[in-house]
Amino acid sequence: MDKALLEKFKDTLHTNGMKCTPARLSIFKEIYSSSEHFDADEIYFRMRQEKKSVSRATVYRTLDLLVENGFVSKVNVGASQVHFENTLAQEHHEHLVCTQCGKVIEFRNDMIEKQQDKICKKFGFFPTKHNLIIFGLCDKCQLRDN
Amino acid sequence: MDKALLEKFKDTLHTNGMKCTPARLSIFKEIYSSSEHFDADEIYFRMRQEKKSVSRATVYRTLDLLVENGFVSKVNVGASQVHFENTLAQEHHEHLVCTQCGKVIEFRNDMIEKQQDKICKKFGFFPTKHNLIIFGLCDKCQLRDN
DNA sequence: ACTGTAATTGAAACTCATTCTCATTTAGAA
DNA sequence: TTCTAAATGAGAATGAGTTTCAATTACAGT
Repeated sequence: MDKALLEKFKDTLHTNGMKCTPARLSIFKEIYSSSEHFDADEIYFRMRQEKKSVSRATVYRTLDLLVENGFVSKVNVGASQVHFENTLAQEHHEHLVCTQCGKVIEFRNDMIEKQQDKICKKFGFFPTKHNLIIFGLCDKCQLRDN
Repeated sequence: MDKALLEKFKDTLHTNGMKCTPARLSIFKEIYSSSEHFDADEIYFRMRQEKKSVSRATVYRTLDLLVENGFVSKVNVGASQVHFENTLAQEHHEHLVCTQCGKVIEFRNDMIEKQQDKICKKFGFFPTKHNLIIFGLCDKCQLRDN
């Protein structure tokens, strides 16, 4: 994982008067070790397997911290748990979610972004983030006999 | 509330071999008595107040039934509970949600819809529904000194 | 109208994700 | 090194939603 990124995280901790603990560092590394979506429990279990156990509470607390500081963002994929993705390793994008097999496809569309800005202006609304998710069937699941 | 709509609901129950019970009818009426968003517990409490109590379980079960049959749809408003809105009384639309005061503004934009179709075609994806939500500050909350 | 029966209901127990509590540990400033 | 506020882990608590099961009820067939 990117060394500069880790430094940026340490910086954020420092400038916010938060302690740079082993638990926080290893959760951060775990999250940035891949660019897939994940939920809190996945991180919790991945870390136990790697013998770098932290408590669930700490995973949840650290995720909150990371979201607040823009390192990670919440993604709605229609699941019962909150899903996350790291933000700095990748560009902003939206999601197609297959309701049959769970496959997630990412996409980006500038026209849609522009229209959103237009709409916000019209309503005098100041946007901070957005979330577009399209549910349906992926190519493979369309072929399967239900 | 629209009488034809109620008939349509009764029809749906009938053709699916489900019973037309007082609980189901009053939940249906309650939901269609306004076009606001709501969650399961709101319906539950509104009905107790009106002395038309049904159990929470029945509210949840009936909501599922209504979603499956297209009378109601789930809306993601970033809340911890699932939110709903009735579908037949209003057109499809998206949401602006103020993270400060909770105000919800509805909007509709054909350009965005068209772009979504394009994207789905590109990925061979068959869309069944979508959800666009923009979080931010409404006009009034922008003026307030935090 | 009456009966039989499968669907529906309510109450309470349960699940599951997440949050909270609190006693113990620890990072890092002095 | 010492001190202290911040962070941690373990487990209890919460809250939304689901399940279970015995009792009730809609309604198809008579």
